[in-house]
Amino acid sequence: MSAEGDPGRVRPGGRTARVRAAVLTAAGDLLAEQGFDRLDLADIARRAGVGKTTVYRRWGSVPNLVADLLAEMAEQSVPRTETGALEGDLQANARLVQRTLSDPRQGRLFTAIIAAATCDTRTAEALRRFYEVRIDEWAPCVQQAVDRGELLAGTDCREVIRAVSAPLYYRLLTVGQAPVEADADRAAQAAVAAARAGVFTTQVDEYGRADSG
Amino acid sequence: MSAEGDPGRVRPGGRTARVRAAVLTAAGDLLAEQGFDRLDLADIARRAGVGKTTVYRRWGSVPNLVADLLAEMAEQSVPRTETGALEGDLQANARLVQRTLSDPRQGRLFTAIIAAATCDTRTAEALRRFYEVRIDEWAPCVQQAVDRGELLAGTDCREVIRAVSAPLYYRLLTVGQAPVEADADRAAQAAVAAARAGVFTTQVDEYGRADSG
DNA sequence: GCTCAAATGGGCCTCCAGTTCCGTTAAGGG
DNA sequence: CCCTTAACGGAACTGGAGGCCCATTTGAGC
Repeated sequence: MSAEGDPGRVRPGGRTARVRAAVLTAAGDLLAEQGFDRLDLADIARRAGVGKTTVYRRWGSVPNLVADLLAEMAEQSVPRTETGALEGDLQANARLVQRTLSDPRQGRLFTAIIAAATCDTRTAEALRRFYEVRIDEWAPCVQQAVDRGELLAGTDCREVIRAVSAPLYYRLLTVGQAPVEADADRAAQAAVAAARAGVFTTQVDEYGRADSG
Repeated sequence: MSAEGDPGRVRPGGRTARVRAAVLTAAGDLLAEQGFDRLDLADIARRAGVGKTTVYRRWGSVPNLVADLLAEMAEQSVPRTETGALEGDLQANARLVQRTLSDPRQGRLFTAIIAAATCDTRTAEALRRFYEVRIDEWAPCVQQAVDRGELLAGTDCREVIRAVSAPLYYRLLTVGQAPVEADADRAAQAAVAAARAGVFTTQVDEYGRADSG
């Protein structure tokens, strides 16, 4: 394992940080433009104005580089709007995801990243963490709906958020078409309907363990 | 374009058919075992007991080969069970998808195929057709529910079926975890709840054009 | 069962992604 | 401001994926 994501770097300041930023930006651009399989680390180096050797030494492979890119992306938080009603919050979430996936650059980028994650365990782990962060950011709006009494106690808030994204990603990855706004609204409505019906409700026993019910 | 999927073959019988079958089988196995990116056409040829040149000549690239594999898979229909109730039918569908995705070979194979489809237009098109066939097979059970009066007229039957699969694929592709039976049941219930709430209902105007409502 | 071209397969070649080597640059501590 | 060495970058090297040539096999029509 000669290539590290970035953990034990001894000298992370100045030039090193500039190189990392330039390479990650170039990697994102090329990933979006050309897709996962046509990606060449030498191309990235050229685009970033950096020596080919540097890219190979620090990241070593495309999946490693993508994993690092994901770690970077996970740190950039998107502020979430709050409308005060479950429908509105989930619709806002759905439309945010939809706009991201249908944006030419971002949509292709996510597609390529997911493809990369299917090929490499470390990248898959980085992707899992990325979505965990995003879901944690939005789960509170479902929790608020529970607190307001809009949903049953014991509702799995994170699962509701996942239910909003699922149809949008499904459409992108299997049909190959980016979702449109109507898809987003339908996804949000479907999640609300299912949550209201108690589909995402788990019962908790006296030991605090959850069981689906 | 030297490589054709299989259209204009002049001599498709005997050896040619055997070679095609052997190569597609080997491709499926290696795709499931090693993933999309580590796939080498020479490996496939060796495994299939076929000349490397033949594979390169007839398919030319990994995406082309995957596209052909998908066309083959689309033709193999899985019989669908009918329980007479919407919940039961959708649960059967969800569990079928779930069992497929959590089967070691099939799950990895689908993952790899989807990755391949993100990298190549023709493969994406083949994948789209594959799911179209599968969805067409299951949509009638939703239509029957509409006919029985369980769901509103104007319900988009195919969209209901997609809603069942979406969470299962979403989980596999973004979290990297195969769905379990409880996920399948939840997906089916969520789709039913959303369908009952009229989320997948479209209104048709006097010109026959559909509008989401 | 004979003929002819489609289809296959072994061996050779080419080219470039990935690696190695080593001299150069510039963080970071004192 | 200077020294040490982590980090970078140019250039040359190499293994193997992908492509080509041509002899051989075999499907299909008669």
